Amino acid sequence: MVGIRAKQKEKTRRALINAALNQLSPQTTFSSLSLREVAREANIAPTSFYRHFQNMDELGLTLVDEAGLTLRQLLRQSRQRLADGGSVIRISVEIFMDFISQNSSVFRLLLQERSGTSKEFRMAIAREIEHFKSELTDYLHAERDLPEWLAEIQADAMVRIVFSAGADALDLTAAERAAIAEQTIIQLRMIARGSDTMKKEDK
Amino acid sequence: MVGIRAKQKEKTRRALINAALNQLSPQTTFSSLSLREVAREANIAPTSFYRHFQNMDELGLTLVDEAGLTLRQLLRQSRQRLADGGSVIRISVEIFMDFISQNSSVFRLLLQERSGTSKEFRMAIAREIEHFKSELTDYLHAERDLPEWLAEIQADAMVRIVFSAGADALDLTAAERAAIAEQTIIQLRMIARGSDTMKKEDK
DNA sequence: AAATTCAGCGTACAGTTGTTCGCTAAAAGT
DNA sequence: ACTTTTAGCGAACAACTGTACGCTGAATTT
Repeated sequence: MVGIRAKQKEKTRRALINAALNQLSPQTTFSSLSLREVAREANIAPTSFYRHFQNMDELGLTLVDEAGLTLRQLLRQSRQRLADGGSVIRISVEIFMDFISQNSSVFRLLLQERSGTSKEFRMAIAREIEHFKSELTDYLHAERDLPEWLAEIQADAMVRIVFSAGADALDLTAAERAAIAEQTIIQLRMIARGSDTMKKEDK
Repeated sequence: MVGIRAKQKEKTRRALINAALNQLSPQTTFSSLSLREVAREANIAPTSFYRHFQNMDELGLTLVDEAGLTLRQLLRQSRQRLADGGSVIRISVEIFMDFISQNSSVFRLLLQERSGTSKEFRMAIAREIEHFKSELTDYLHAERDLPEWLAEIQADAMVRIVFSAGADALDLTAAERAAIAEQTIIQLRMIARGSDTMKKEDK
């Protein structure tokens, strides 16, 4: 039996998390967010914050974890749609763009704190991106029959392009986002082509 | 004749600029920098700050301009070394990596404020990167004989890769930086190859 | 039924922030 | 020689920050 007490605690914990997420915007970084602001938005006394997190940093790391979780969902979603057939690259890019427009706050957090002040943050985010990259590497190695070193380099390039394009797409309208998506697709194909010729030469 | 007064003013203005730059580090964002901290570091009363800049934002934009200037120097430097012959890609990447290790503070500023809270900052930085990109586009169009649309997309991809790799390289040792440089070179060649096959198909 | 735990609160404090205002002394202009 | 300009200063302000402390009342345990 989950006590009514524990349930309530979890509830205001979520309130804090959501309060933080809601405040994130093009005009507000997570690191520019104060404990008091977050507590206010969550309808809680500033001092009560400490019942749930030691620090703002701890809250932030929780958010990064959430972001990672969402990214994994993204991957699962891709794999499923891929099974139905279609261009791998197009589907992946479209799903990614959908993700950032639906989870813009979380994605913004990742982008901002990737070059932020906390080493712990940066490392946590690097880990999430690394995970992303290694899944892609495996795919290229297994499905596309690339030697591992090439697969890794190609995956790295692709992830860099996609995240960078995502960053630019973040604050744009749906139409502009679609345009960036198209360009990104071409760029990824460019990379795939180049990688392919390299593979042939290597043999 | 430049009055001794104007000269002194310029001097403390530089002191402010340098104070800001010196404070930037992996642990300190520009936007986390307070007017008073900067004034303190520059050995100036907080209130005197306003004799030189209206805002911290105005100081920041000045720094971005400086960064842009340094980037242009970089481009000129590349062109010169290119005239001496050698791999375009290798030379460009190596010069870029040199740049970020010698101007790490400025580059960090660009990276951080690119996804920061001030629209004006973001736009100023986007402009600098755009400039970079368009130079590369022209080169690819003229020298490599690519159709303009392809040149632009390829340039965009390359700039994304290079800046992203630069961001990762920022806090690494010289050896690690060299490793990233090598990988980046391969990735850029990959893109160039892919772009080439696309050009041939297009004809 | 009594004792314990604990999420949430209000008060309080010291520290930092951006900015206003009026002053000074030296340089520049006349 | 005079007046004007102006870079730099110190004091003062209200606003905000993070956090320590002790209390309360309800949920939980005994």
